[in-house]
Amino acid sequence: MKQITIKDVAEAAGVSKATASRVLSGHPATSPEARKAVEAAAGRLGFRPNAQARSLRNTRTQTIGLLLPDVRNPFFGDLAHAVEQRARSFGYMTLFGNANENVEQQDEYIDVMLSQRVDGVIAAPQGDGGNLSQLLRSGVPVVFVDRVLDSIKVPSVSPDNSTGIHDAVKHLTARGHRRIGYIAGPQSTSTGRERLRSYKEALAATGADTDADLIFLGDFQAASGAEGARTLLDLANPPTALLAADSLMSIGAVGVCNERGIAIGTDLAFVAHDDIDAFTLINPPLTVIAHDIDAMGRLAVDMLMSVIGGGSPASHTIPGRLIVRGSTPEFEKERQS
Amino acid sequence: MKQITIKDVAEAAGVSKATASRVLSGHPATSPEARKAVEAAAGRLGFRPNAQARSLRNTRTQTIGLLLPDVRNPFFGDLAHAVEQRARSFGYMTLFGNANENVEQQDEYIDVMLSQRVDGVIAAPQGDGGNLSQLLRSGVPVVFVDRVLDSIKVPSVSPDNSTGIHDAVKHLTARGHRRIGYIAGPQSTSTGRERLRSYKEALAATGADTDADLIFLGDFQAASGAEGARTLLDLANPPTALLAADSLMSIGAVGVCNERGIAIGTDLAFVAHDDIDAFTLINPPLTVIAHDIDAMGRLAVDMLMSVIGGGSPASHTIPGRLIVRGSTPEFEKERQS
DNA sequence: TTGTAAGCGTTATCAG
DNA sequence: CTGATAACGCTTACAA
Repeated sequence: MKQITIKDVAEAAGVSKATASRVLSGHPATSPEARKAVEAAAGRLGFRPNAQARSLRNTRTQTIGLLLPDVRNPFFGDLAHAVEQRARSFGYMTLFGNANENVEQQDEYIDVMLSQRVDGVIAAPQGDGGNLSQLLRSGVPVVFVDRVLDSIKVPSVSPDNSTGIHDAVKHLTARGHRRIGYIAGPQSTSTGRERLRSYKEALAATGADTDADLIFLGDFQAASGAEGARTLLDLANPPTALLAADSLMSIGAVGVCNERGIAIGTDLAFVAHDDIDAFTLINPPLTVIAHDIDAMGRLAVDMLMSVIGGGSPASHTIPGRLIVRGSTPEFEKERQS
Repeated sequence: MKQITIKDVAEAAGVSKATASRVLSGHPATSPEARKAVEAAAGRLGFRPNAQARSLRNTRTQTIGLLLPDVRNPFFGDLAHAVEQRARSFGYMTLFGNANENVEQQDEYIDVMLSQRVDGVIAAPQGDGGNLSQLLRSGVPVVFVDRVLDSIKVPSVSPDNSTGIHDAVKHLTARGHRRIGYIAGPQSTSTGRERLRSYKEALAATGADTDADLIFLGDFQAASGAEGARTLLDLANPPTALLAADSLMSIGAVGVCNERGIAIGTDLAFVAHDDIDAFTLINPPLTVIAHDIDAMGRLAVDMLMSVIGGGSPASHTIPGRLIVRGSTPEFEKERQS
């Protein structure tokens, strides 16, 4: 299984390595005959340039790293898709790293990406230490997506974590809800923190109840959403509406409601995050706070390309909007308390 | 932003490149002092070996390619996760390629992977031409996953596309259904073909109706599931039960039922494919035909490692099983026809 | 145990 | 327009 090198192509075409290289990389200074001979030989032999050798010579690998916390989260699945498609359009290959909501795996992947000499990294960072700081110090272009680190100024594209939640709370209070439970994301992430802050602000602004025990701190995984729902519904004075900070926790929470025979929409209002298809299938379909994930991914790539090109793009925020569906119905039944 | 090379480390440590290299790659013939000096220098300078240069010298890149049709399909999302985690445990990085259900993109990614000199490829193939045949001829170890090409013998791990469907049809006929509509996958994939064949066999075996128009040919995407549901429900003599060949088409189909106010479970029995969380949230939760995706991913990696090691592992089939939930209830209401 | 030197496959430079 | 040659960063005989 010997590799076919440019030398083989050159010999087969009866020219030098240099000429072969020029033809294959589209250099203008080549004669038509050389071009024909080389192209024919390359095709016949099935030549593939060795990307390793090439990027050892150049300093570009035409590869970007994408560091995500969890590929199975539909939000990040969609984001991965968007980033990958956009990167492809710039001729870049995407090296995915799945940190698995785990700082050590993130560190390992940063290590590998740095070793692979990726031309840039798009990351939804966890924590702010370990290899992350090395990555930032390394000089490799970096763009943060979804999450931000306050301590570090790096161009980022993040969701607007305020408007959607304010709208949701307003929407719920307008429907008579005063006890709105919140299943929060981890406070180690900017997204988790900002959404919780917005929730608190919104409660204050609307005059809804602000008991601390209406808040459950989850970790963006389904299991914690389930635990949150159980905890909140078991309160002596339980919430009449629930708001969850991401899609997986929403799934967990809705599952618990089903288990307990609590009818969403009639017994309990529910607002989820992220507009994933499955949420429209639930009966009633879920009201959600949605962000344009595709736009986030595209923008992150565009910004990274700009950084790679020497620019320093401004950070962006992707607006969130409330999509009202059946889980937060117009008319309220009697509420106790 | 100059790269720190092994030469810098060697100089800082006061040894030769060779010694530095030996220390850094754990070669036994090194003195304790050398080891200490080199490690200290490497740490201090933040040295990262250049993977390109390394794999140009060696012939291993410690990288495998994973070629999938669609990352946003939860089935492939889970599969990607499983493969990536398993590969990681072998010290391999996974290069994802998302063909986007599109042969040209698949070809491009095969090209890139070949150029990147991946040590092996795990693929859910589309079609059987283009660069796929070049990939197979190239001698790079390949394992197919989920889908198989009859024309080519390559080790593969695929779902059992028979048992689950037979069980599902038996289950439905036992509940009185005689008109079972089927939303099939594309006949260009082995999975699509085998599942359709099993459906037909199962109908014959149970004596259910076998009208050709109970079958709709979809493409594994949500939109075609919706179209399939519309088409089948609009039949003069519509089915009383629906079976869909993957999760995305199931989502599309259930969406149509909701739109039309057709109550799943009571008006129409429904069996989906793939045991995704969201299906348990739908009311009633969906009966599904499930495969152990994690096992598929792990096994594919294990097999690929075997091929890379010179072995020729046998192909495997992952059993499918029927998980009965509320969408195929015990008691039937009156059926027309 | 250590150092020197060759070579992996490409591309860029510099003469011709 | 073409060819010889050096260089990218690393590993590994081969010598010492």
